[in-house]
Amino acid sequence: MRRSEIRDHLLDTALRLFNQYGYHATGIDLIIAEAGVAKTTLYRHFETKEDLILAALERRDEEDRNAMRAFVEQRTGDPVERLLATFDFLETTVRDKQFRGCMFMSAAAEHKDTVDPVFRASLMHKRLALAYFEELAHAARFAEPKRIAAEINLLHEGAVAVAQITRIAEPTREAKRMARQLLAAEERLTPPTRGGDGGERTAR
Amino acid sequence: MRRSEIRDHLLDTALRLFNQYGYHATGIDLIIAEAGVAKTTLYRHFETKEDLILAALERRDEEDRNAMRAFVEQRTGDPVERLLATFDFLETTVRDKQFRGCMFMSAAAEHKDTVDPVFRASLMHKRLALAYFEELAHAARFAEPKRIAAEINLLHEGAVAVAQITRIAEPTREAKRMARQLLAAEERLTPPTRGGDGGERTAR
DNA sequence: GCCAAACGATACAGATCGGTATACTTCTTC
DNA sequence: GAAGAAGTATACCGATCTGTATCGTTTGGC
Repeated sequence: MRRSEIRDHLLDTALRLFNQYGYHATGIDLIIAEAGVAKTTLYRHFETKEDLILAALERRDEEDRNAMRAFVEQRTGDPVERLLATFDFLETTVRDKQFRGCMFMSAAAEHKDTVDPVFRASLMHKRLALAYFEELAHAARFAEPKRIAAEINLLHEGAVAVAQITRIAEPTREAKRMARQLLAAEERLTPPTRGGDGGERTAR
Repeated sequence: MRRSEIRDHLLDTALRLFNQYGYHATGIDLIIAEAGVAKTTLYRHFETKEDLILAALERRDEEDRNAMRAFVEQRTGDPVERLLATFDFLETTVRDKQFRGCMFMSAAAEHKDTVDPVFRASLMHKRLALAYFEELAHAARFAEPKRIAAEINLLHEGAVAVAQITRIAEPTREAKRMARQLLAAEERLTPPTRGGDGGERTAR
């Protein structure tokens, strides 16, 4: 293993274990044992366990958001359908055998103080996710893109939370149906042109 | 303090600390220090820390569900309005200064294994909450009470999750608006009679 | 008022926690 | 190929974890 890969490997291992057991329950000794790395090495790359957690969350944040963007944008060009496609992306993540809930919500649950750096990192991730929804809602020319984004966001969080407890993927489909129903009743700034200005027809 | 009160006092203290710091981060030593009780005493009432957690969650489960029932049932007699009133109850809990997220979701986040007794206790609480929504949806004569209950439940979880991160109460109001919008489009088994068969008119 | 149960206080066990120190080896790079 | 950075392995530190043992004191029920 090349030297530059060790850091990535440590982050991968840590993320996997944090997801499986949680942050407090995952000890440094377990991480280095699973990564097959000496403790000295870990502490050469990360000053403290908290630093490791923060680096892991940063990595995961970028991965998640990039993956959602890529999934959604190759799925359809219509902004409304893109808003709905975010739930399909959610479904793929929930169907993963390793799914045990949103790692950022878990991080916030284990670090409840709002000034805790881990809490703030989770908050930042959620803000960025919300910003993406707002971007899509704006592109869809909804009259109140901020409110639409907040509603989509709330449905996402609800679907993931229910899936975390029930360990089934149905809540993500349910949330999508609810989103479609709600969006259908929403005002748009300009009525969508019939017959294609870049995307297919708006959601029914 | 009378003997029978010690157990209750320990549960209160433990719940408060679990809510403030989380389950793993709250040590036995802190609990007994805050409760002003000897370690021997705690272990006379609870065999292990896990037993204490389970007892605390059981207590909280009953408290929460009873409080919601009481709040909702004194608020209105109309079943649809009762479904919507559950969000008002949610708002009161979220507005509490001590609110740091749902204790059951946090418990499930820290005990992710589905066979873990703590996870199962959280799952059981969520099932009972869902059953109450179903009871209300049935009373409201919705054509698909199970689906309605699941939708209300998903909105609840979403509102609490967003409130946990943002630490504002607005998501509960937002979820209520979404619920009202969704319920208005739902079929009922028998159209509500105009002019009172026990409840006021159905939601607009 | 006696007795047993429950309490408080403290010390301790054994494990594990995050993190450091040391000594040796293996790369990478000039 | 020398030098220095980064790796491994291991021992260790002090703190903290859950849980137990000991022992003297308080208390409630008969």
